[in-house]
Amino acid sequence: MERLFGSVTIKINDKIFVKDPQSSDLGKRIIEQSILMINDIGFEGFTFKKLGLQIGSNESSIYRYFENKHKLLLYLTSWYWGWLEYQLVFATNSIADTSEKLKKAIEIITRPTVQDSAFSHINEVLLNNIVINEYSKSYLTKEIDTENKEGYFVIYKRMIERFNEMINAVDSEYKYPSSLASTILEGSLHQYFLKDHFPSLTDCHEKGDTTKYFTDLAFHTLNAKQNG
Amino acid sequence: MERLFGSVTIKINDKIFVKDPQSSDLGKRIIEQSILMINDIGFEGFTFKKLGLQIGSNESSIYRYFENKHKLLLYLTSWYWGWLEYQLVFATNSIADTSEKLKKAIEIITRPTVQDSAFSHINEVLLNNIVINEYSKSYLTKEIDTENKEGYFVIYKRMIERFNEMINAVDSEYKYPSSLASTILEGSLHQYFLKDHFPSLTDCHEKGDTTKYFTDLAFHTLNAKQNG
DNA sequence: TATTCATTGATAGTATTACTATTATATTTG
DNA sequence: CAAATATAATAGTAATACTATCAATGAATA
Repeated sequence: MERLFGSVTIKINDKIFVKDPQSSDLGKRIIEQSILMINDIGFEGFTFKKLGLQIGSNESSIYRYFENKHKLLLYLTSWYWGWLEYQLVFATNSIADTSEKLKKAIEIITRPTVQDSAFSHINEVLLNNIVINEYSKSYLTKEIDTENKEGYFVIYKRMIERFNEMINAVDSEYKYPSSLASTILEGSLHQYFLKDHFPSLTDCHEKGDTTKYFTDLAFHTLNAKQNG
Repeated sequence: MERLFGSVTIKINDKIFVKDPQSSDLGKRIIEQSILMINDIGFEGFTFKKLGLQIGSNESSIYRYFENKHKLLLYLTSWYWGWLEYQLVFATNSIADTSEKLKKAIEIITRPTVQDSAFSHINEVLLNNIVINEYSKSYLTKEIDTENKEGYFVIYKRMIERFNEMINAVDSEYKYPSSLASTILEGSLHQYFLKDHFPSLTDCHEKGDTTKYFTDLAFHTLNAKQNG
């Protein structure tokens, strides 16, 4: 149980921020509005100066919360993974049957995001969009190894580790559970991206298709092993 | 045959460059050295000024070949996909059996890159590294849709389309051939990235593992369909 | 042979970005 | 009320991502 609900309040590594944005009104406005703005103009076009203008605050005040926009992106995406991890744990916790559990997990991970009213200043739908379009930029950097050591990606890694365990529970003989877990998580984001920008490269056009595709992929692979 | 060998000389969309870098000595040095430099310091740290310094040329001269570093990245990655497409077509062309053909295709796409002496000024191994670490930055932009219309991603899309057809030939009933094709291509790059930076998230640590993993995934999924 | 033409190099200049530093002002708390 | 804290305002800096102009060179051509 100790790891269960590990991120309910969605606790984010202290090192990512200078001052906790949850601790003040300005901090919450920074989070709320940065989501809208990054979603709108993209991470490259986004600057603290523009954000300050939008929230009627000053650039220098935003720097008191985050060292730079890269750290802010790490904060937002960590929050997203923590939130998704909570959905995953909550929805699968009571399921005893390992196959049913995995099926549910794949559904949670690959379904389109729906708004969660529990966190009023965060728009999860737009945040999911940001994760689709910007997440890989947060780790495809030359600083990845030091930042990883600092623990900036723990929630993401823990999420995949949980998923990995569920795959393992279904078929302990399967040789690639971690790869399958990371492929489904990353692949799901990618299929949503393709749907919007390179539609000829995906078959997941209708709601539910991405879930069906990955469920099919996982269970044929795992069942085949069990039968073989 | 018309599309076969479509990219042997590795022809890249004219709109990506101002002046064809293949047409001059300086152009080739720009390509050669930019590969070394981006691999070394990363795309974010890379500038035309630094490149000019390294090749003993001037920043302004490089701008006569490429509008900006984003276009240069598009050029390099397009070249890579064209080169890989050539490998794919060449290696699978003579195979009649559809399953054997697909197996070979997965191998070509997921295996580690080896140096090709046919293109002396291009280091394919480093270029593959650049594709792993930087490719997604070339399309995760706000300009994606206009750039896609301009045809900046045709080689990449054609590559996946060929792969898609091979999957289809093995199992025409399978509902997600394009998704499977794009998942394997993108997923393979991702597994190589994980191996180096988040090793706990992958099982592909030894040479050949990535190929085995995706071959297993594809054939269990497709065979299951055929038997079901 | 002289010219002109294309390529490259050198220099300067601009707007923007990504900050840092300092000081002022407002608000909260002891 | 004093002190501490948070935020705002302003200024300044180095680097980036260019654009523009002009000079030097060398090759092709009249």
